[in-house]
Amino acid sequence: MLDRATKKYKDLERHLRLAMEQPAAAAHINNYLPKEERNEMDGLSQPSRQSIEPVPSTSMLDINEPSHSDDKTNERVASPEKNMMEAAISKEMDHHDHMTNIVGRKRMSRDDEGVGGVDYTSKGNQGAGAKNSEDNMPDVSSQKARVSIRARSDAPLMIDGCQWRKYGQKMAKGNPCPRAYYRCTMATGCPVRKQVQRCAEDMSILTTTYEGNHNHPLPPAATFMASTTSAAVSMLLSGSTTSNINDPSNSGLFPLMSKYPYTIATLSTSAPHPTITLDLTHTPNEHNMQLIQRPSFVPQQLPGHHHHHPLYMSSMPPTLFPEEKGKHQSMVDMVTAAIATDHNFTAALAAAASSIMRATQSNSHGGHHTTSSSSKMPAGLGPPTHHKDRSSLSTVISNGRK
DNA sequence: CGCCTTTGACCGGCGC
DNA sequence: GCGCCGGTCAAAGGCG
Repeated sequence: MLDRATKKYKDLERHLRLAMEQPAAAAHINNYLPKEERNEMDGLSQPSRQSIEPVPSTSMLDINEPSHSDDKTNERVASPEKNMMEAAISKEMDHHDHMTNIVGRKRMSRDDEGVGGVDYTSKGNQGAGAKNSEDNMPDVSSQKARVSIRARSDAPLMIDGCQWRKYGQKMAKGNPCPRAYYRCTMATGCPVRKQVQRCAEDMSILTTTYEGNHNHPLPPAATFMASTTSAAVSMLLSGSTTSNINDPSNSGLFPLMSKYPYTIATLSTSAPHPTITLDLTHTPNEHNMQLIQRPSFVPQQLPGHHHHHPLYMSSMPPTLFPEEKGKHQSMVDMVTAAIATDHNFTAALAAAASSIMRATQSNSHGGHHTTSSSSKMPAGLGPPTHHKDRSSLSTVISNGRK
């Protein structure tokens, strides 16, 4: 199985490289797949082909924008290329699901039951005591990897393509602000959870921590984000402590980091849960603003306004673009635009594939992260989240670009 | 009526 | 064994 998986990964990598050299080819990436593989992928994916359809969601990492739901309509008028790319991404997701199925099949967690005949098992949410000796895999699953995102936001929740349901709230020790617990409700049995808490020291900072893998397709933007975070997590879980985001050889693994000079990733392997923290709060000056308005990798001639990078934008306070609200197109479009011209996206895809491979091998999870889209103000998340992990960093990687 | 939040109870891990 | 603490459950109620 591993050999096959490895082979597939190699193939995928090859195709991605092709696509990278020839952007137009990216749109037809599906056609590059060996027939055998194509069929296989078709066979193993979800019962419905819904993954081809872009999730009519909003953006994923739009931490500060309260909502984009107002322009959902735009998302349906996708160009053929866009759909193709999304299809490719979805296929990748399907592949991921398949891979995790293979590993996780033998042991189904409670949360995975009842998913209409499809085994979406994602190993992530096995109970703490779950053992996977049957799989002869390293028991990394006992370490539930988490991805934490810090961003300035007035909103109580970050907005992403996912739907979340609150299932608890607790006062955390050492922080006057309560911590809210959410679970993903985009698909029945999705094991992904997240915690939201404000930072005690700076109430304007919202920390969102994700755990687990989605058992359903994500919006493309979410996929992009996930490629970075899951790559980071898998690196963390693989025990690497020497990798640096600054290392050019890692640019494919950390597309997000390499794009965002102010993003700092912190890996904490202490603690029950290894956690990577993406700090998007360092966007203080006007220099950043310029970057935001014109990310170098977003085609400036794009018909459409939104010259914000989806991810970078996430760290922007909503007040920064008051005039943008109306014409704001979906993150999907922006990402698609970025994809069209940014070859690094393919690197991101490769990174995602890589992390999938590793996650599969180690029977662990990367997290996907998107933000939440709760309609109401949670009662008091007012108070900040204290980042206790900070005191126990074992590794800190940051791209000191400036 | 379905889906959501709220909130106290409950549970398991961990340190003493 | 006990208490603390983080995390989850589930009953009750709100809302569209």
